[in-house]
Amino acid sequence: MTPGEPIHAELIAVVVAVTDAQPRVLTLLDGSALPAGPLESGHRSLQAGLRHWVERHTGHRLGHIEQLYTFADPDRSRAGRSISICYLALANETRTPLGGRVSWQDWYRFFPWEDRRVAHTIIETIVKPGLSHWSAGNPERLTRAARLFGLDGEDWQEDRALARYELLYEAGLVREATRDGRPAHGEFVPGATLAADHRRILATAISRLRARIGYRPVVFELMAEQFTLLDLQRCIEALTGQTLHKANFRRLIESQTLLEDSGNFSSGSGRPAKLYRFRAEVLAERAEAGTRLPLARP
Amino acid sequence: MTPGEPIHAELIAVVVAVTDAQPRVLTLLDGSALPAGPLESGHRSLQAGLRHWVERHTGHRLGHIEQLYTFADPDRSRAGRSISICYLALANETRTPLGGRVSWQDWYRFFPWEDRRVAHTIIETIVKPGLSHWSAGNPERLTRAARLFGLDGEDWQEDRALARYELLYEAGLVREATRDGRPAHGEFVPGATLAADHRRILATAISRLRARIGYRPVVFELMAEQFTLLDLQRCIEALTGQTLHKANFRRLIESQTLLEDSGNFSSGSGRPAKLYRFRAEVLAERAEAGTRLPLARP
DNA sequence: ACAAAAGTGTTTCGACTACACCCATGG
DNA sequence: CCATGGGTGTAGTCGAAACACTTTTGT
Repeated sequence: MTPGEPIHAELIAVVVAVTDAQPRVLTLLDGSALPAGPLESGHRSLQAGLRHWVERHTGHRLGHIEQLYTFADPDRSRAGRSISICYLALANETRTPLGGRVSWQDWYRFFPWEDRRVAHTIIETIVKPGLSHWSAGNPERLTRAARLFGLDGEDWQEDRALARYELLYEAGLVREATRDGRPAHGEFVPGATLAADHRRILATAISRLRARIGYRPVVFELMAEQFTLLDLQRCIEALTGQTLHKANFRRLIESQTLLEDSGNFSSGSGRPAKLYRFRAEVLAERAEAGTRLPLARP
Repeated sequence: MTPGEPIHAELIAVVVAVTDAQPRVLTLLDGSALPAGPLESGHRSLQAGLRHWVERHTGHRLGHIEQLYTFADPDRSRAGRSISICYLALANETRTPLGGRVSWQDWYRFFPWEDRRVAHTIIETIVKPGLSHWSAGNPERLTRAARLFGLDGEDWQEDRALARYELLYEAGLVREATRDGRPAHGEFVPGATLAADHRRILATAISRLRARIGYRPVVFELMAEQFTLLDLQRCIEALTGQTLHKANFRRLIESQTLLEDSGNFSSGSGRPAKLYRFRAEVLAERAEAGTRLPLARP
């Protein structure tokens, strides 16, 4: 079947958690790469293998796991062909402490332009000029850039994070591009890099997760057992990088049958809020309608 | 990195076309399995390799290609571990003739219950009793079955084809289940089988494609260069297995900027219809808003 | 004339938005 | 008291869904 060339196969995990209204991703201790491991035998499925492997190396129990993508391009390997099967996994950061070989990193450290909750000027001052230079005289490139980065009144689609990263790569505006031998077209866009194509894999995970939120209640994997509506809102805002409309968000959530009242109340600054939990049926069946998002006006 | 065990890697392709308002899938000549081939070296990417391989073996030019899923469960292999990387590809059946080693099969031959354009009794007379028997006394199973198969007034979600197949498998109502050693719970549900887990892979493809249609214009890969609005409607109906509301469908399509008038008209029975084509920009950028579907009343 | 399909008008209904406002607690 | 966050009411807008109806061809 396969030719004589050797085949390497590895698993790469993008493990995501949200704490303090900030999405985090699990990396090696120095934050330079995603955790990866060999494809082990003896597990019923890849999922099970991955779950076991991550839990053993991090002391974390994982929630939802889904396959992201399989890369098998020859230029990824040192010799022969190397296959990387990538997974997205959701965890609750606070639940358990970490082992010593990995750490949590704010995912916007790698994609500052994806966080639109805070006003920043990256897109205006760096991305836009860089892309302009790259598209010089090419209207196709220009409209593509405008659409992806919401430039000429186009609106921002949060789930196109991967396409945005790929555009920056193509335009030579991220370090990985020149590392791979592409010409630069301006100042590099700020943002930490990762080993090999791990930043691209992380962008894939972000896109996937942001798209999922829109039509499936995946968030609960990331929440504590009980939470206020604002906690939930902050969590979704963290993932999508967008601010939501509070009043409408509450109504939207309450109109769905996702949550149930726990009877408890939160303490802290401001009026105490009801604490909710996800309904048991939703936890069992993740197949429900989903969570529409009421954006706040810019 | 990898342990000493040998690793097999293969590509499996689900190639889809629509002709005569019927979706078809490419199989081996006898319709018993999906086309599969070794992972060849010398291509820039898996996509490119797959495209080349399919085009060489079938004489077909492929349109859109996307990765579906990677299976690497040990029980799939004869010895060691076997990795199957599955792709979904869209083609235009009529464009070129086939080579001698493959054939087109109506995909509803494998999933008769997924075609809701025609009235049939499979769900009422076979699926429902079988699932009832399987869920006996287990309310969780019962609601799950009802939700997926639209049983107690629940509505039918066409993109959950994979979940439906998996439920039937779990309940022992498809042949593959007993082949794998599961107990049966009634008469088998009609529908041709495929080798190994290829039917499951096809179900994955159907789910993915049906979900895609909802928010991205992928259909154009399956259409001739020029077509009437009814042609387009029939194509989408074929894929989703649902009937659409004609008047609203037209308005919906026309309100988006997907199509342009070709100036030509169709002939045939009935009043001639304008022939449209997809706008060039849409062909270049498949990133648009997407196609909402106005269902017809049952 | 009739069948078959193209195409248009209009009304209803519900969802999403935005804005305004009141409530409860801690400091 | 005021800052912070919880929580409610409501009017406007937009798009989806349903129904009815006219138009143009082939037989």
